[in-house]
Amino acid sequence: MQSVSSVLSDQLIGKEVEIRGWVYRIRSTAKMCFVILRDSTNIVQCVGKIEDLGSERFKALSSLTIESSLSIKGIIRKDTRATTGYELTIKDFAIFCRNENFPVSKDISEEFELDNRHLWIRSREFTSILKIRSTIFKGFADFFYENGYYQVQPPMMVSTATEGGSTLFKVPFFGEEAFLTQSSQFYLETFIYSLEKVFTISPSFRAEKSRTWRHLTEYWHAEGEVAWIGNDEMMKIEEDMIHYILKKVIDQNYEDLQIIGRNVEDLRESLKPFNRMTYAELIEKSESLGMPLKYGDDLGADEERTIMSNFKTPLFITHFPAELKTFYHRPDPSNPAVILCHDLLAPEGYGEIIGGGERIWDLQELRQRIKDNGLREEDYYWYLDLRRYGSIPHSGFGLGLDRLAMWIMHLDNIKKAIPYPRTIRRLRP
RNA sequence: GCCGCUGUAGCUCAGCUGGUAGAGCACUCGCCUGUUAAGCGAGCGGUCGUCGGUUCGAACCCGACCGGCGGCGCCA
Repeated sequence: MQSVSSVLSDQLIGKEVEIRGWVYRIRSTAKMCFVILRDSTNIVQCVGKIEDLGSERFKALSSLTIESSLSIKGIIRKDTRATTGYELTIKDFAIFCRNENFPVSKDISEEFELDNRHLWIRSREFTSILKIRSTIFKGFADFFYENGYYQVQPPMMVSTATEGGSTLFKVPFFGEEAFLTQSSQFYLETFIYSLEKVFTISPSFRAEKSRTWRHLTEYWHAEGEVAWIGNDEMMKIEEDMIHYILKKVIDQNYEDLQIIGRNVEDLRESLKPFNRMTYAELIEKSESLGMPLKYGDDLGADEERTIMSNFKTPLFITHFPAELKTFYHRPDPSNPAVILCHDLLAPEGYGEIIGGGERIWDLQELRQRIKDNGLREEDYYWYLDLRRYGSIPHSGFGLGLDRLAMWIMHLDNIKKAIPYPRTIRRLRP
């Protein structure tokens, strides 16, 4: 048994091959039928002739329907009339499942596509999306493995919020109330005292009633935490990591990028060094970037989109005012009104994909910030312990892998970047 | 949480300021000597999201509810 892509080869011309898969398209005339067979690797046109198969077998083959499953034995040939350049003349075949009616057809709405994701996944476009996603996830892990990091597994069920309680999912927990994690950052910080350089890829959950093109209720959060480094070094690592992932995708999924219509040259622009700008510089330039802002304004979706339409490569924005960021970020010792943090905004209007920076590592400073934010120290006892015992400078980041995937594939909605999106209005399939 | 849009056949949609529903695709059956999500002919297929109201009469008007999509805030 061979894969479809492996039989599309000059070496096999005139040879008998056997492939199996699903009917991608089927067309028939009185004496011949064309079955375009799909497997995970590619599609190939197979031609069945009544003179080779006999009328009974020919009828069984030519009456197959879309997404029926079968195996085919035949001779491979070069043929420019076939979509992928080669054609298989069918000598024999075996049907596994003949479908009555496959629900997904050429005219489907986005709603129908979402209701039938379990079937839509088979489409050529979504197969490519899944392949690219796979490369992105592997690329993220490989980059960190190759640079001496350890992968760790934080808990998904937690007892406290990371940044505020309103957006947590509640889960019954043996008479107690547990929550689904919305970020693994605090747990990641615990691991650096053992392993120093760690990363994780795990889901995060946000019960925000968001309805936007770039929010999910359950999303894949790639997080890293690194001992002994500051904000600038953290950004350099992230830039190298994004470059690494982009190179892998362009190298390994070039065909898939073509299938989904991604302009690869535009994507290559982001292999160049990323731009960096402080928040204050951004405010100063905001007028000329088409989005007048005043100091203290947060960046919303419109602002990010407008700003990033000016850039072809990602942009780091650093040194946000302290009041715009959560309590654990470290204020700049030379100017405590701003913090040593960064957001990474993706180009082509995509906006924020990473948030990161230095963490406060002084115990008293952290306690003060917890108090200032109206939070309770006892909820963070173990997080404070990290500052009590052998505290060190460190930095980290969180990357939305689905957002990264959406940008890399130039999709217009994050729901197209994940196989089974979870949103306020969608829990199935 | 706020704002907007939407629900008619398996799918995509049409249906005129109210008169008991139609097309294309899919599927089934024919026909066709090379098709490119082919072509031709026939057939199958709908409590018009649900409930209530107005009316002689409702897919259409009114109300409530349910489902979905888009946008904002929040963030990754």
